[in-house]
Amino acid sequence: MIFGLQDYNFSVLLIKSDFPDYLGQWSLLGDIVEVDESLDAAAYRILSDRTGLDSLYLEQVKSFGTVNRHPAGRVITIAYYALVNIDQVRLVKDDNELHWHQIDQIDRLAFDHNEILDTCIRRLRDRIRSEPVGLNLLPDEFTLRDLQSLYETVLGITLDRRNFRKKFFGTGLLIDLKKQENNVRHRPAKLYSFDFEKYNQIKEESIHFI
Amino acid sequence: MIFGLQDYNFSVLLIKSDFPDYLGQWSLLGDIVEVDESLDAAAYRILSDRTGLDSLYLEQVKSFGTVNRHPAGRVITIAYYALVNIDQVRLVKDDNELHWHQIDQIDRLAFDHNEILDTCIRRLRDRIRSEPVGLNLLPDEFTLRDLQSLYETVLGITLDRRNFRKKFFGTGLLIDLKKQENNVRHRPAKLYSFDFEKYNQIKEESIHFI
DNA sequence: ACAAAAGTGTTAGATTTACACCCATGA
DNA sequence: TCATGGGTGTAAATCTAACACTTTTGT
Repeated sequence: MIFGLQDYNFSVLLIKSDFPDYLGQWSLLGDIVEVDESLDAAAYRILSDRTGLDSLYLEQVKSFGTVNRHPAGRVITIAYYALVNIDQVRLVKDDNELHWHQIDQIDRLAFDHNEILDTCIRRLRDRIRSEPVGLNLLPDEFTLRDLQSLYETVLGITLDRRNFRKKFFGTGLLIDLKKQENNVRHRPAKLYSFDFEKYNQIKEESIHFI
Repeated sequence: MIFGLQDYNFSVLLIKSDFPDYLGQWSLLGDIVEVDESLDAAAYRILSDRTGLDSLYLEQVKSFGTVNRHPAGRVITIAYYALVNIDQVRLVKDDNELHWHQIDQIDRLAFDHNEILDTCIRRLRDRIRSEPVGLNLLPDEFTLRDLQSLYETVLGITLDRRNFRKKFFGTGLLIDLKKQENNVRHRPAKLYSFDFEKYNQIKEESIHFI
């Protein structure tokens, strides 16, 4: 599962199934794990094949293994999600077979992929509150508006702007880049980056980001 | 992974490995998933074979699939943990091949089982704070001392008694059974049960138990 | 000058933490 | 009567939530 933010909307990359029983339905990306390849390596390979990116945030979520979930026979799927900065993605098959879809507009997917998607979303929502994984969805330099919007769209909630800023600055993990965005037709926002180095030193302290 | 409380200590059931490379070392319980059996069904089967119990709390945690983790060849392990009330367990092989071990006294396990164990413990510690899964480790009727001790031993922390009671009563999910323990050489504690029915109605509200 | 989003503090309420004494039972 | 753990309340500190006006830019 490849998640990204497309125009401030929480989205996932889907591909049209070429499997006869589900022809033309949207499905998640996947492939078979090779015998001489670890699960993580397979996940990175599949991701890289599809997006051209190779250093990404990946988390294994769950294995799905009911007996008749795939019409071709017994298939066990080990689900991972990746968080990507959508601007850096070059879709390898960028005809209409491979598309970003907004999470809240997804209807029926092929196979048991709705269940897998829901499970991954729940995991991400959990994770994003206590670890700074959401930053993988943004460029390295971002505004506080970007950051707040990320949490709002992924969690499907709205946040108070002043409280959000206070809380996030309170972590001491934002680096003021002394730069501003430009070409916006309103007061330009300051740009920040996230201090991953400092975070790695203090991450045992159970931080809450929102 | 089968977790239980043995004399108020957080423990896990281990078996002596009969695999040549790890002969005599302790390892986690496992078995092969049959082709016509779901992952969950396999987990329940293995558990029931070992403990004689069949209605238990089980959670899938993670799949482990590095290439050379098992000397016999490519093996992918899908880890689950179960929480059992140790008093109800009848060990099927209760010679010295199958034993409860206190978590904090476990040394080196066979295969990559230390890593699997650590991952499961982390998951359980996370889960237990926001869902009432810990109650599966206790008998149906318990004292507040039992309950506090459960959280303390699983999380490896100490808690203030008055605050713990206040917090837990605050959930409104404890049923006063109007009974007391007996044959203790101090003031007997009241017995409670957990209101799972009520919990299921309100579980969306994101409760924190400690 | 106007429209749009950026930036900024204070206060009330809720939650969390720290802490000490009397009570009921069995030995 | 003694030892052991059960049961109980309050106050300070911290955290969370609610809320409105001025600033800076492009058009």
